[in-house]
Amino acid sequence: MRLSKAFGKTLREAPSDADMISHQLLIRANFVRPLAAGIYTFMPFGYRVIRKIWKIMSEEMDAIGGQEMWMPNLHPASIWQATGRWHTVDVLMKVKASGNREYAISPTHEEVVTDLALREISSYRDLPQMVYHISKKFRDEPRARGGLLRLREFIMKDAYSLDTSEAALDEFYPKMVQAYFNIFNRCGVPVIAINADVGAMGGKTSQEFVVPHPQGEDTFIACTNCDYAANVEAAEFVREGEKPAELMPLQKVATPDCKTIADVAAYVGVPTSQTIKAVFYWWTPSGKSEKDGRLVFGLVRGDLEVNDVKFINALGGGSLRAATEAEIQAAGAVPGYASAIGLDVAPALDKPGVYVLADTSIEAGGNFVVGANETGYHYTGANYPRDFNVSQIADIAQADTGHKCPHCGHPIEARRAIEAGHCFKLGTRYSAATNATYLDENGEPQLIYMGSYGIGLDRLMAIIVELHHDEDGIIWPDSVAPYQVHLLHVGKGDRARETAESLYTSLQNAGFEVLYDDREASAGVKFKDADLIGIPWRVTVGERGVAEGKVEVKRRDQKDRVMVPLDELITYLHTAAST
RNA sequence: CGGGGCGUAGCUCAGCUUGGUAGAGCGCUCGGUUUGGGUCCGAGAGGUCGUCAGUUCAAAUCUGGCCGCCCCGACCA
Repeated sequence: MRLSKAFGKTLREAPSDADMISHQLLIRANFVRPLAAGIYTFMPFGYRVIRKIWKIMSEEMDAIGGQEMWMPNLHPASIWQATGRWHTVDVLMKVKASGNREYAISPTHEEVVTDLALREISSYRDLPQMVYHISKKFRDEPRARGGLLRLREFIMKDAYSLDTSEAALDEFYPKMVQAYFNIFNRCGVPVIAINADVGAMGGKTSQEFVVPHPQGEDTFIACTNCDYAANVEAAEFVREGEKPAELMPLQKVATPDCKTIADVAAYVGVPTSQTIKAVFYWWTPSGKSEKDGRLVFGLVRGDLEVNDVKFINALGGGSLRAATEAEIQAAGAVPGYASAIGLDVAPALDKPGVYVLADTSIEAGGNFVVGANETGYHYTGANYPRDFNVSQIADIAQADTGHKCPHCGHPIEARRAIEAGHCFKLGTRYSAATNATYLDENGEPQLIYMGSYGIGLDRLMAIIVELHHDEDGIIWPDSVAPYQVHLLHVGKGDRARETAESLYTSLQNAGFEVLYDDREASAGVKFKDADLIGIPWRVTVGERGVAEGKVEVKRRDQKDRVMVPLDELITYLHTAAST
């Protein structure tokens, strides 16, 4: 490609609203252009990178038996209604067409694969299968952000496995995980695989592939000693603290103007870990409307926080919002001074009373300070189960820096990260909803076991730039660089230009992808652009070198420059590129 | 959806407090100059100041609504 003919140009300054380095550099270097929030055009350079990533993904998927295909983006509402996700996936884009037809614009493709499985898979002889495609996805994100990090329209590689049984799925799954590591490694992106919450995808278990990054939107927990790592929504930790040998009597004390845990602990003179915090949610079961929900009273030790996702999972799904003051009072509790003492505790979710969901931490410690359900008063010496009852005890507290690892007991820490990919063991979540079955060896219908595995290509491209750049610009790893060689000529005379012209042809004939800066611009401009665009090899043709029959070769990621005889250039690049 | 910031030339921004003929740098066009790290000089083109309404003799500037964009939070295969 001749730079003089390229569509678009590099920018000296990035748009002021580009916050992340990858966003700034990809715009400045002419790889992408914004159309609207979360919607970008891939310029020719950017599209070449996407194609490189695409090829790597195809190779790794094919290597484990994947078959590449291409599924539609416009989905009839019926397939989303069949799995129940028409109303539950709130980022689902919907369009109305003439007549009364409604469509979803695909945010993901479980529904289409399930529909295909229903039609194409009839016997155990048809299984296992793994299909994948790379295509656009559309999500009505409430907030696009971080340039290419969270988009409303994006490119995803999504793969789907179909198996006869859970055991078969368990056997296949590690191959996919390994393929994911291969993809990320080949793209120059070291990832950490962590256990995660399955979220709206449903299913059993999932693993997230994350890249630690201060501007990431994910928080995950990593042990400082062993290899334990998990998304904060799934991370476990040790609840430190022992039940006291001697239980104090329950005693009501005045605690004027103590509405927060910190106030109460300071006033009474105990650590926050010797208090119990009360939180109130209005919980709506999945598939129900809000009026069919109920109040859920959460209890967690005062030094900990409730994690909403863990809370929902403990209740078996659904959604949460903060309860109103009126709803709290209707349950007989007093906001700011609430506890489970004296409440009519419901024994189960379908029974009347106040449903109290407590974290396991209420058993780690004792002689707690808790609310007295009376303004201005708390109890001291509260102990479970002597003084109050709960409906359910579960892991609902958020792990954080300083807590102890559930595996080895060493300290864990919370870190921010960008999610680069996700693997889900869906199990029969979708096949059961649509009755996608096959006939086994005995002629009995059995549900198909599914898995789904996604990586965002545009997000990956942004991550690559986040990890591979310096103050001058992008430093593309060879595997995904838009071109391999950035050829340019400097100097006044014709010889450098003529030599560069002939090199442009011979390098391409030798199989190299060449970006040729043939502009009549000053050396400084050309070097700055070369650094900004970030192609691995730079070949500079200058008058002085040409006089000696040599050109200068420099790697974008290294300082040193080498003068290489013209007739050895192709051999030199071939040799260097293969080592 | 809550909090904060912003919207003036293709890009970065000044002008707004105190209303009175719309500016600079970069980029672009033309001429010259320079030629190994965003040369320098000169001449140009380019803007209904996001939008709608209000106040006023007069609005980029003051007031209100709407739209758009960015960040934090909520949310998030």
